[in-house]
Amino acid sequence: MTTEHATSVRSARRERTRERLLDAAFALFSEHGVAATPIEAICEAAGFTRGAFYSNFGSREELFHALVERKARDHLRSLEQLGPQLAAARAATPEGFRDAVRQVLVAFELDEEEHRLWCLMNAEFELMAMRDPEVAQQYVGAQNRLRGEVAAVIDGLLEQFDLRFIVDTPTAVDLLMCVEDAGSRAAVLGAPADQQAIARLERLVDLLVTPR
Amino acid sequence: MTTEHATSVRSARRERTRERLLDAAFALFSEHGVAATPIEAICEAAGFTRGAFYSNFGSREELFHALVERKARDHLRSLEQLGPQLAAARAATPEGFRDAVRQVLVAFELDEEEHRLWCLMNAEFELMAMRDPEVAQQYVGAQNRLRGEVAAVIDGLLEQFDLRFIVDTPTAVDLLMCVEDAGSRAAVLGAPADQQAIARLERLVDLLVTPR
DNA sequence: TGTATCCGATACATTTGCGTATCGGATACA
DNA sequence: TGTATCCGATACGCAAATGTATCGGATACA
Repeated sequence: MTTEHATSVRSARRERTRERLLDAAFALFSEHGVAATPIEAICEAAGFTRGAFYSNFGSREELFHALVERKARDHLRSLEQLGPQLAAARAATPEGFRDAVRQVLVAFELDEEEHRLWCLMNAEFELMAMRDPEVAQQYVGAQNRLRGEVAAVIDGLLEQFDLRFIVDTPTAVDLLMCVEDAGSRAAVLGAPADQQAIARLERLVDLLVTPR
Repeated sequence: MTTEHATSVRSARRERTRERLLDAAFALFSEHGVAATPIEAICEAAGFTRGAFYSNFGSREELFHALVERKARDHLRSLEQLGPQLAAARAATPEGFRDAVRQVLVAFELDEEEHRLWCLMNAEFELMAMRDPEVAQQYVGAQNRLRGEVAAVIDGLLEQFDLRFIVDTPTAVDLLMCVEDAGSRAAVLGAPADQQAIARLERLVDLLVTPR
């Protein structure tokens, strides 16, 4: 009965400080970068001192990995929950389909600011991955799992809307995801192209999809 | 007669050490990140001491901006030169067109390693831009100039190959560029998807283009 | 309630990087 | 060739982060 989730059985106290540190780190890493965030800043933001940090994590990198894994879990989970919801929510029109697809791609964070932070984290994660093969493995792994899940959900959507892709599904999903990514980044850049990016994505959806 | 290019008249000596510092910084910034690269490391790699650095630049950021501007100039220049070349080089077939487009998008760096470094720099530049509105302005400015030039060259190609886009040119170019970007990043990630990325891009070209 | 254990706080030593002030050799110019 | 200027090297002080060793209060459990 005392068994918690997968994390080995630790006191609730410890678990809470871990979470707080992760939350603080998320905000700071996003805003200022992983390497550029002093460990002490994380602790301060979380209401602790460095003692707490070193008692919970061995290094900044270790914390970062924990953070990334937590995010990945959350992302996948909400994506799984999203599938069923979309069926009911949207009208069976082409516009409805485009909306649904966009929601799948943006995935879970509908909160503006949270999404911004996540984009930043992700961009830095990718950058770290591009520099370090070990990180790369982790990154593309997560990316592929995500891609798979998105493909599954979109497949479901296609069926519900009685549509099909005019190219193979993996290619279509890859195209959609990378265009959506570019759009998100543009939005974070404060681009006036924000609207354009959405239009672009919808253009692409139209191009890729045809009635069965 | 003593007037050099646009850069105010400085001794050749000074100009050379500036260049060397920029070159060294490019390699180190790419590999390890801007903030994570100690100024002394740059100087050492260039064969100088910190004295030389502070005599030429006021800060790491200043050097970074100089570096980015130099790269942007080079990029635009080789793109302008590329236009005419492509006409002659490629056969007037659909495959020829796809090749030409890919070459325009990859632009100038055909050297593998150099391209990798440039991708890394660019990714970090974008990340900095996402965090700082001031940098963002510079980034999207450069990006737009590039976009414009690419659009011009591709327009030329379309005419030569007697083709047209089935969507408006800006949208098409945006799509192509962001897909190409994603492909480059995937390649840097050491993804086995490298080949897939190229195929994806060609798929997209085929989708976007139709005979006049 | 007493006691052992856990866990975060505190204090300290060390490292690393920064920016400046100054020096001395090289270069330009008469 | 002599002299003024330029420019990179050297040396110094300072500030910021790091990791560890130790302490003390809280919590769990009998």
